[in-house]
Amino acid sequence: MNFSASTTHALRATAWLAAHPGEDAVLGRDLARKLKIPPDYLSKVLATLARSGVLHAVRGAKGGYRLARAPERIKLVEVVSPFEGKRARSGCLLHPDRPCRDSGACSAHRSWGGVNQAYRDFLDRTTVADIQDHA
Amino acid sequence: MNFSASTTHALRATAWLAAHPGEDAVLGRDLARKLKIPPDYLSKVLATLARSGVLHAVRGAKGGYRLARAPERIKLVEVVSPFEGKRARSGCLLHPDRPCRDSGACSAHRSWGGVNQAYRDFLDRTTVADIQDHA
DNA sequence: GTGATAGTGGATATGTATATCCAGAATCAC
DNA sequence: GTGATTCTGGATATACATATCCACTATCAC
Repeated sequence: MNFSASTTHALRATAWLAAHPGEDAVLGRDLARKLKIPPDYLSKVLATLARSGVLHAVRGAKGGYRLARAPERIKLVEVVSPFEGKRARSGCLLHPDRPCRDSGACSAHRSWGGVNQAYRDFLDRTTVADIQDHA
Repeated sequence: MNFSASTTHALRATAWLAAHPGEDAVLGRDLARKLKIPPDYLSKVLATLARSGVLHAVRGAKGGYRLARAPERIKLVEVVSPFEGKRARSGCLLHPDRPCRDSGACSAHRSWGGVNQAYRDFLDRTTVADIQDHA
């Protein structure tokens, strides 16, 4: 029920950017210092977010990172899925690797499915604007 | 939203034992063959479950594993926590390492807390009898 | 164009979960 | 007690996530 380190870094970075909507882009190393994340590791995370269209990366002098859209228009699922892709799968309790054939087998399937649905709904309905952090 | 491999093995093993309430104990290697889990790895998982009181292990000839109690009386949280202990922590979205100070900071805290609560409730209210699997 | 700046990407180290191997201890059947 | 059986536990190997290092490319200021 926790996210991986990469995913948490991604959430914290976007949350910080949402809370600091300045004109110019924010340096990767500044972001790393603010969030106390290893700079070289965070840069990989930020690059991934840029590739998937969550961030806009500007190279060269005066460069840095910016949110690609207004924070209200970026769902958490977009931030999370590039990193949790393989872990947050279908969701059968006893056989996470194969699609769940709902019928029978596991009488707890329905309640477990409910937990999973609550999780997916959260990621789909919450935006970066909802988690902005001024820390 | 998935469990680790070890946790899934533990769930499947107890689910199988619940569905096959024979008189004698079940061999670790038989369990491994039925569930298609590497035998030497499963043995570590079963040993952990025995140490934490979920299983009863019998050594020597005619030995094997048995559920320590009736499956209705074993909550999933008992099966899961020896393996997810360090991952399933407090649950602040942006700072999983420290206890969440609920107040402010993250406006999505409440809905995320709801997801976490649903997860904990599931583990606390579902028993091994609810997930028994004859596969 | 030149030089400084900042993101990109490859190579590499470290840590943890997963998986395997094997010797030892406990137990039962005889 | 002897021998076969089964769990136990240490040592080791593999895979992947995490973290670091550094050369390269793109961009801006001048």
